Amino acid sequence: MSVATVSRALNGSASVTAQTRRRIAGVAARLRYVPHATARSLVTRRTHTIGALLPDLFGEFFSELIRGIDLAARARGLQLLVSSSHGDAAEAATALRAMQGRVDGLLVMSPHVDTRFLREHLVPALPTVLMNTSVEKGYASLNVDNYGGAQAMTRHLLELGHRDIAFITGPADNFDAAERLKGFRDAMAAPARARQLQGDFSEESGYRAGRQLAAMRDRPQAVFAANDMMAVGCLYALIEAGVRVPDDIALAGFDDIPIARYINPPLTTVRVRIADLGQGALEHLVARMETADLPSQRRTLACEVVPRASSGTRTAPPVPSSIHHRPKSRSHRSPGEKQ
Amino acid sequence: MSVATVSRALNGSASVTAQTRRRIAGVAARLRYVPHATARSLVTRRTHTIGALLPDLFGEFFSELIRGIDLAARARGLQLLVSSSHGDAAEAATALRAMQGRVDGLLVMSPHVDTRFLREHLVPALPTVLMNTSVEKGYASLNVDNYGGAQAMTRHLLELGHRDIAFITGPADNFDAAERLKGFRDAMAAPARARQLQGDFSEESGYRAGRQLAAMRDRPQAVFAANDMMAVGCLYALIEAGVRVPDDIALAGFDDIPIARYINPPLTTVRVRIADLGQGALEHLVARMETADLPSQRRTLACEVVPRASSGTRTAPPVPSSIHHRPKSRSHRSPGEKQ
DNA sequence: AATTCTTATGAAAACGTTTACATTCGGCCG
DNA sequence: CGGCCGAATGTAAACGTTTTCATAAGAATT
Repeated sequence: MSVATVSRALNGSASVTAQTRRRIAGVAARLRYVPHATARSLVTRRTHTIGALLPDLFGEFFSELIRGIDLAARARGLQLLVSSSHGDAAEAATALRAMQGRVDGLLVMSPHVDTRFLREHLVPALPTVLMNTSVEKGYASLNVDNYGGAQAMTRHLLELGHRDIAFITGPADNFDAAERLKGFRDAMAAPARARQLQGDFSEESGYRAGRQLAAMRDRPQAVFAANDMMAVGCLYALIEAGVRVPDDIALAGFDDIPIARYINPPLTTVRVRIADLGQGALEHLVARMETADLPSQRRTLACEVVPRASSGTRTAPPVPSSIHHRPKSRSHRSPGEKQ
Repeated sequence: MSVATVSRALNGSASVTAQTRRRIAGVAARLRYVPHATARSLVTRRTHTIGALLPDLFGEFFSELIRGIDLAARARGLQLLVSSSHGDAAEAATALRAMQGRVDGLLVMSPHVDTRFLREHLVPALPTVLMNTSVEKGYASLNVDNYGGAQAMTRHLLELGHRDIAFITGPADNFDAAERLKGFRDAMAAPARARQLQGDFSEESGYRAGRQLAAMRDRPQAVFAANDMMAVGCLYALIEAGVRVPDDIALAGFDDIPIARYINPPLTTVRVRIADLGQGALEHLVARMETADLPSQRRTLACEVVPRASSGTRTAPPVPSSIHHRPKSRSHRSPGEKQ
């Protein structure tokens, strides 16, 4: 048997006698032969691997994101090379270079990425999909609809009758934060009164905002925090000050982190289907990998308002009777747990 | 310039004139030249990549684990190929094969992995470190000290004066669950009374156990759930039934998931430094990669009891004044947040 | 029975590096 | 001034596949 025949037999493709094929398969199994992926890649110019460049790996968000990516990748027989924790643009560039030639496509999410950075460090031949970045054009991207989500939540609060709403902002230079603020502003109609408190996405900044709110003489009727962690901090400040939620003031957040439904009162928030974001981004990427010169497309992932008790909605009763009706969460498990 | 000289210049190693080196570096930069990693791997037989085979990617646990691995890998200039979501042994085997030849070393954590599986699907030449598996010998491994942690927590409850303690078990076939149960049993001394309630790590099973406890006439003084999610479910059942925690019954969990400190009362639990687990496993792996034929070593990662209000400890006051004194958590952030 | 066609297999080039070995060249020593 | 040595560079083999092209052997056609 020549190597050529073996190659053909193992790849199943070409014309090989059933007998030969069986014989080769038998020998291969007996020898525990596994084709050398690297050598194969060298000649086929495909690695069957996609790279994911992430800013970080902290917390539920990235866990869900990777899960979505991995799920979609596995379904297509693709391997996943992850790289994260790059604190600055230089590190991101290094990570990018290291992936060069190892991957068939790239998923990029990073606060350090802008158009110039990409032009400089990305070879144009490598299919790439950006996730949640502010890069304007020329690149394919998939973004969370921060704007739409914030708008929807604001409308939800307005519909509940609140007219005077405060918004706790995220960090000034943050893309998501900016979009959420814009959504809030644009949804606030003429008769309503919008205010802003500065935050930075941290729980502590939410706590500070909550203290400010509690101290106000003309307190707003509702407060909408740009993310859940600030909402949590704010809630504690309000409780501490004896301001009741939602009776004295309604509260809403953004992200639907797991603890959102566990705090008391459960937090009204905007749910982002993060796994879908990863999955969608990967599928988008695969499409670009298969069809060269696909026009770069910008897509957006919808999010949804999840009304809970903190906004005063009269939907489900609070904890505990509701806990068994919420979507089954596998989020917090011990390591080895099986299905 | 011949390719050989270029190779030498770029790898910095051999004897190349400073002038030539500069010239080559200049041209390479101008051409945006990046060496083809695959070709390089083919000849050097090193991929500078390590593979991580995980059972799943749900939740905080795996997020932290990957983070730890990634951190350590980055520090050594290694890439990280992750593979997860394999529901059964066959899928795990496929994933393992796919990594063959792509990685210099392997980190394996999977409920489907046993000694036989490994012997069958793992080439002995590939350095491997197992994480949290029950595999007995012949392989290097790093395990969480479930046994010690459970023992420590049980002692903590005993020290608080509780003599009659119930344990909510995890799934019967789960390795972590079994170890935790054993730790509990062994720590319960003669005069104390130990009971067991069946659980399966799910919140719902904890809830059921809580209802049972609430209905008992000779209720135990404390209950120790094999993981935090069951503790949470149990807590809600107790609250619902009007049983006060910790006044009527003390409660403890295991894992220290993020919500543990947010529920009311904050949950006493056992903290596992998951990122350290990943980091330690990778370092262990690197050691094995560098030194061939290192004797396979089994190591264990300590965990610590985190006393909070649910066990009745008089340490920190409950929420909210404590929230700013706890270790800084970056766990729940919006995606793009920067430092 | 000779020619052509088909089909299965083999031979060899190619992928882009690294590296052992060969070559060249200048300078130093005798 | 010639041979030798060392440093710098070039040549070519090797890594393990895939794939193109050639070849061999039957089968089918005439």
